[in-house]
Formats: sequence, C-alpha cells, structure tokens
Amino acid sequence: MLDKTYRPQDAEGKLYSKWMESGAFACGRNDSEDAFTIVIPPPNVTGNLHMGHALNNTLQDILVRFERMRGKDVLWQPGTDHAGIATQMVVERQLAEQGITRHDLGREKFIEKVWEWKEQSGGSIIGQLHRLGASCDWSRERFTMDEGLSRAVRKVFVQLYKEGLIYRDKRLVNWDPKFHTAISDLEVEQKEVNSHMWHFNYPIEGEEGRFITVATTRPETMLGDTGVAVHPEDERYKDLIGKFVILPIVGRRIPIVADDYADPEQGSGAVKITPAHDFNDFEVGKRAGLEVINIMDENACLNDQVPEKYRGMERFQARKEIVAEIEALGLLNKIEDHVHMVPYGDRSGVVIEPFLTDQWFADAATLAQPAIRAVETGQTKFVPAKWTNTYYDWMRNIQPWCISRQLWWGHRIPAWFGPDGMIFVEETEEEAIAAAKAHYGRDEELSRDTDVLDTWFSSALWPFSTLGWPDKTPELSKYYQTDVLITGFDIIFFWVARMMMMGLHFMEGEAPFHTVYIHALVRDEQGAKMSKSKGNVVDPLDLVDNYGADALRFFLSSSAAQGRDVRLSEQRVEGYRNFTTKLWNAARFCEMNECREYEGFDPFAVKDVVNRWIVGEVAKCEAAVREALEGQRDGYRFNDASSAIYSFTWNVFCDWYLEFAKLPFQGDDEALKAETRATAAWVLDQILKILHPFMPFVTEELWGSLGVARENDLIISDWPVYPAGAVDAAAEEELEWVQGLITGIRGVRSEMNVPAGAKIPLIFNEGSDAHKARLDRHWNIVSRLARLEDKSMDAELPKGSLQFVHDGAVVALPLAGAMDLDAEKARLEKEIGKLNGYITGLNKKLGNEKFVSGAPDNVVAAEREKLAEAEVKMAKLKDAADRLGEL
RNA sequence: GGGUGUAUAGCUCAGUUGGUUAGAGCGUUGCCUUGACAUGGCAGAGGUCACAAGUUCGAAUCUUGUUACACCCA
Repeated sequence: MLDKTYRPQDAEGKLYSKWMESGAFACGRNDSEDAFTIVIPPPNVTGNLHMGHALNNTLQDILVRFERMRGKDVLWQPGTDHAGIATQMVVERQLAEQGITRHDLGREKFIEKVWEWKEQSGGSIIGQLHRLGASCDWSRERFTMDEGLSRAVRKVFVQLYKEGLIYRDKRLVNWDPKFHTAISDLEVEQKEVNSHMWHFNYPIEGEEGRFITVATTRPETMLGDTGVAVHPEDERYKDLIGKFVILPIVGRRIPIVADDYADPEQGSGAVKITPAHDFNDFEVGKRAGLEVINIMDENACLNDQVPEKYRGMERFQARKEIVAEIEALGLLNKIEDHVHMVPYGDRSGVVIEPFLTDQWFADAATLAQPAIRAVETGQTKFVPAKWTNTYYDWMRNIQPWCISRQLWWGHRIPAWFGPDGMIFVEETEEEAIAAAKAHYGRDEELSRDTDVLDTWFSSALWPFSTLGWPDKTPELSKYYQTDVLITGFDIIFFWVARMMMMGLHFMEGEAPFHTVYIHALVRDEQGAKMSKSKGNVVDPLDLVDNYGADALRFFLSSSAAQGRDVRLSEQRVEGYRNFTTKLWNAARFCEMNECREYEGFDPFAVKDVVNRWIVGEVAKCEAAVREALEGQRDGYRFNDASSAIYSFTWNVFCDWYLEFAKLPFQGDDEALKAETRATAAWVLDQILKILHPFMPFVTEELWGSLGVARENDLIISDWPVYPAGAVDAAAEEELEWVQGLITGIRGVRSEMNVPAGAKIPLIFNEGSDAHKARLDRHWNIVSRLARLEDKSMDAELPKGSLQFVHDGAVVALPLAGAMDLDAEKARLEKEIGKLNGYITGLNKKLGNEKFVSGAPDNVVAAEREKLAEAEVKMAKLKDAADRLGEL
C-alpha cells in the first residue's frame, strides 16, 4: 500500500542511481536508425546550477526522455567547458590565500594546480544536474580541455590559419587591465556612467593667443594625442585644417585634420585624436595618417612615452593630475557634467582599455557567410523565429574575432616563432620544427606563442568535437547533425553563431543542428533579473529540496511559453508539488481498488460507455502532448504540453473518471467491475508514460510501486501509440452531457444554499427519449455526484422547485417549503437576462445581410444553431419563471 | 539614437490560420473532514483584452499611430 503522500527526497536519489546503473541514459542502447541528439550547452567547470541552467536542462531532458520513449536512439551529450578566465581566477584566489601568485609557480606548475582543482572540486554542477533528473549520457561526458577536444582545437586552428582565416595582427583590442588579457567585444559590458566632459584649449602653432577647444571624456589620453579632428564642413574651423597645434604638457606638434567623425553638434565640435587608445580615433588616425603612440602598459598605467612625472601613474590618477596641470596652464576651458557609456570587463568589472597589441584574429566575416546562408535557406531555424533577425544583424555586421588570450589556462596557440619573427603554425612542435627547417634550411631555435585561445573557440567545436572529430567515428556519422540546440538568447552570439561557423566549415557544409530553440530568462518573483549583487538569486536546489525535482521541472516547463520570460513563483512550484500528491493519491486509489492487471486487456474494445469515454480522452491528451512537443508545426510548446497532461490527469481522470468508477468498484456487476479496474489501471499507466518526460521521478516511482510486474523501467518503456478512431464521439458526447447535468445541479444547489449533505429528488421534464435513456443509464452516477435521492420524468412540478435547462430538458429540484422563492426568482431572472443579451447579439449578427452573405456557410449555420438552441432554452426558462410566479 | 519584444481577471500567464457568452493556475468568497487525496472536494465572484484610429459581415487576434515597460545594439 502506498503512503499517503509522495516523498521526493526518498525516491529521487535512488531512482537516479538506478537509471544510471541500468544504462538507460546511454546512446546506442537500441539499434534504431533514427537518432535524436542534443548537445548540452556546456556549463563552466567553475559553475553552480542556477535557475537558467535548471530551465535549460529541464527542457532538454523533456525532449530527450520523450524521444527515448518513442524509440529513437537518443544521445544527450554532456560536458563542461574550461572557462579560461573564471577558472584561472578561482585557482589564483586559492593560491593567494597561501600568499603565492601564479608567477611564483610558473606556467607549468600553475596548470598542474588547475587540473588538481578541476579533479577535486571542478564540475560540481554535474552532480547538480543529476538532482534535476537530467538523463544525459554521462559515460560520454567531455571537457573542452580533454585531449581529444584539444586535438580538434589544434587542427581547426592550423587549418584556418593555412586557409588564411586566422591571422596575426596588431590592432586595438579590448584590454582587461586586471587580468592582463585581451577579451572579445562580447565580453565587454557598456555601462552608463555619470562623468564629465572636459574642454581643453590647445594652442595653435604660430598664432599666438589662438586656441582650438577640444572636448574629451578621457583627459588622461591626451598625452597620446597625435591629431585634432574637425568636421570638413564646420565653418568655425575651416581655416585651421592643415595647421598644427602644440599639445600642452607634452609639447608635441600635431596636425588639425578634417574628418566626418568630428560631430559639430557634440562638445566643441573639435575632437582630440588618440589612435592608440580609442577605436574611433584609431580609424580617424588611419584615414589621416596620424602617428599611433601607445602611452599605457598592461596595467593601464602610463608608460615611457609620456613626460617623466606621469610615468608609471595609474590612469585615473593621471586624469586628475592632467586636468590640474591643464588648469594651471590656463588651458582649461570648462567642465560639463556628462553621462556616457563606459566599457567594463564582464568578468573583472574593471574599465576596459582599448590597447594596441599583437593578437590572433579569426576572419569572422568570411566564416559568417555560410552561417548566414544556412539560416536563410532554412537548414537551421530559430524557434521562436524572431531570433532569426538578431542573428542576422550580428552576423552581417560581424567584426574580426580576437581569439587570443593572455592567460595560462586554456588551449595554447599552436604557433612557433623563429628568431626572425617568422611564424610556424602546426599541430605539433615536431611539425613546427620541421617546417622551420624547411624554411631556414637548418635547425633554428623556435619559441612557442605564450597565448591561449578564447574558451568559446573550443566551445564552437562542441557539436562535432565531442563526437570524436577529427576522427571519423561511428558516433560522428550517426549523431551529427544534431537535432535541436536549446539555449538562452544571451549566448546566441558567443556560442550559437560560432558553432554555426565552425560546424559548417568543418563538417562539409552541414550545420550543427536543424533547430535552435531559444528559451527565456528566469526572473525573480517581481520580474527583476536575478543577480548576486541584488541578492535575489534563488537556488534551484533549494526548491528541489523543498518540493521535489518534479515540481520544479513542471513549473519550468509550464512557464516556458515562447517569447516570454519566466517569473519564478514559489507558490506555483508548490502547486505542482500538490499535483504530484494528487497523482500519487489517484494511484493509491487505483491500488486500493485492485486496478492492477490488464494483461490481454484491449482498451479499445471496452463495452462500458464511461470506459470508452476515458480511453478516448487519453488518446486526445496524448495527441495534444505529442503535437506540442514535436517540431511539426511550430513545436517546442512546452507549456501547452504541460497543461494538456496536467488538466487531463487532474480535471478529467481524477475529478470525473475516478468518481464515476467508484460505483462499479462498490457494485456487484463483476464484469463491469473487472473492465473498470483494467481501464483505470491502463489509464493510470498512460498518464505515467505521458507525464514521465516532465515528472520523471514520481512517475517512475509509481511505475515500480503498483505491484505490477514490469518488463522495463518507465524511462525506457514505449511511448503509447493508439489506433485511429480511439476517440468514440458518441461516448464523448454522452459523458459531457452527464457532466453538464451534474455540474448544473451542483450549481443551483450551491447557489440556492441547499445543504451539501441533503439528498433531494429530481424531476426531468421535456427531455428527448435519448436523454431520458441516458439519465436512466447514468442515474447511479448522477445521483451520487449530485446528491439526489429519487427521480421522476415528465412529472408535474410541485410548487417550489429549483429549475434549470440542460440541453433542452427542464431539470427541476423540488424543495417544497425549504426554498427561498425570491432568491430563486432572482436567480432565474438573472439567467434570463444573460441569455437575453446573448440572443440579442445573435439576432443582430444574423439580421445583418452582409454577415449572412459574407461569412462562410458553416459559420452562419453555426450561429443559427446557437440562436435556435438559445431560444428553446429561453422559452423554457420563462416557463420556469412563470411557474414560480404562479405561487 | 537604432532595433526587438511585451501590455488580457487582484497576481502570474495561455489564447495555434480573425468566427468566444475570452481561459488556466494562484489568490479570494461560500459550503464540505463524503473511505484516494485538506498538499483535498464542490460552487461562486472577478476582464469594455493599454489607448486611439483603421481594415472586415465580424478584431484580444490584422494594419497604423500613441503611451508605458523590458531587453539587445550603438
């Protein structure tokens, strides 16, 4: 006998281990030709499970379990990425506690430490995914720094280099002065900052007392100015173009140039140009042939290119002192308050410095072309489709991708420099040496590039590197192209776009997935983004502890409506915990009534109309869930799928069918009892199957607890397939009629304050023969659920009856002196008033010539039928009211 | 500044190609400890679908504009 409530804490761990040990998660478990593959968005190895992961992985698991039950050979490829900066930070912080830096250890020792850390405490997020129920094939877990994946990275780098799609260049990059590395545009966050606009007067050479005023938000960069730009059409400055100014403090003679970049409306209309420290200035400098002077070092302190007193000074300190000196020189024109955007490193949180260095770049613009085409031609589609535009916008305006990082932890760039700076890019040192020998004609000392690659470079290969590429493995041929990528919009650029580029380039033009499903963001209860700084982060594992993984999963999938963010609501999670209890108790009820065996039972040959009805309802529910999940039309409608199985289980099976079933269970019609038991058992099993992808734990637990010998665990049992014609329309109509009658009686009873326990008689007048037969057939059910004690048909109505109209029949509940006549009269009148409004509306519609001629025939006919029905009902309600009035 | 969304019951949200007397969950009100379940049952109240104009026989749904909010990019 099942307990009264389901206890997730007792079941979840045990079931998860059982699934793992049984090999249920593994790909290749069956020999189906039909594969279904998802690669997990690899979480950072430093990461902890947050709500976004919980949503992301719940949705993946739903699809994976669904397709697994449908008999496909499913691979859900898991793993983590090595998170270059984040991981290096974690380990450096640990070292700092012992008072040492990575430089004390040296590169090799430090990397050993990182691996040690990874073995001991890295990847704890994997265990957290287990708690969610994620059915990944853990035997295939990969890490972006694995030997195999690293080999893929080297091969890709070398090939792209040799194709000219990777190159080394001296360009301005986003420099993170805290981590001493370049970062990509995407890792820079623009933040609005209240600051100032400083206006400096630069003296014009040879024109004593004449100045040009330049406005800047970054005074400290003036030491690196190599020009002043004005708009070519700006009348104020036209005569100055071609002249020179003497840069204050520095004394450098720098030209005034004409460039459209100078906006006459902004500031003074003249801008100082610092090509080495501003992206726009760099372009202007290039156009005007200005000198490029780098005035900072890797810590964003001023270097030897500036006057002595400023050397080694930190950039913000320098700002203050330069403003002070300019003021002392009498060259400070004015200072205005100014709000502008300042770039910050998303990891370091410090202000990013545009910095001129040698870096490695990937020619993203070229790689993007096939990636754009793949979406244009529909080889890959985004769901919801609106993300397509976001993708295009970015891809069509893509900048060179800076792929080198000045870190130690990561894939070291396979490039070696000869003594003359010649570059040899090869997969191994031996090959590089050989190439150098071929080049120089003798052995030369080579030094390897010290940089590593951007973590996203290796993540971009994930859909094929995890399958064994560059080897031609059976997995690669079977599971690539993968099916659907499920991820958040925030990494469309970081990851999705780059996987598209690399997949198409290296997998013979085959995109890494045919569908990209972009899900929403999980917000807090008030709709705010969760963030550590706000302190509004909810740990999904706390919710799992309190309500069970199934409740959290069901909440997430019910909330995953396309195009809308998920607002976390603990109350709703609790509600879905209640749903597990409801299901549990329904199963318990079945168990108590010996609904167990149905061997040889054919649900589609049941005789009893109630059983025929529920079988049809199961089929409808299955179809709704399947169609919502599979990608036929718009697909991936997790919320629709969830609500279909939820409302079937609770509002159809529990609320109606099990109530109906109580009669046969307590009666003495043994044949009916047996059929009902088998049907109930069968329906319960169908619910467990259909619900399993959403709530894997409670369903598996019940599957194994009902005293039935099962061939398989639920996780690998077959998704139901029902014959055509499973829905018996006549049974459906009949049971809806019965439910409507019961609901109607309950409604008037409750409204007229008939005590819930009181059993009252029923008079059923003016019904058709078919309806009378139905009432006879279902009298047991109706009388029990509507609390009736006696019925008569076509009988005279005693004075003082509650009356309503059900499908053309007058249903009366005689209460004799016990009822409040005025209240009943008011109730009927309200009903009549409501119906009257409805009829008026219909009449107006049907009286409109244009509607009758313009609307499709079936719509007009339907409206006519509605009107006819309403009029019949109206007549009967009026009779009922008249009868009351006669008293 | 450019772009993309969103606006429906007290709250959170569904609403598929225009044919609805606009749905759900939570909350709320009344009744009910009825032998599966009070983590429950039954019933009810609650919405001029942000605003304005338009297209149409017909608009929550399509078009345009306005307002508010959110996000992305500069």
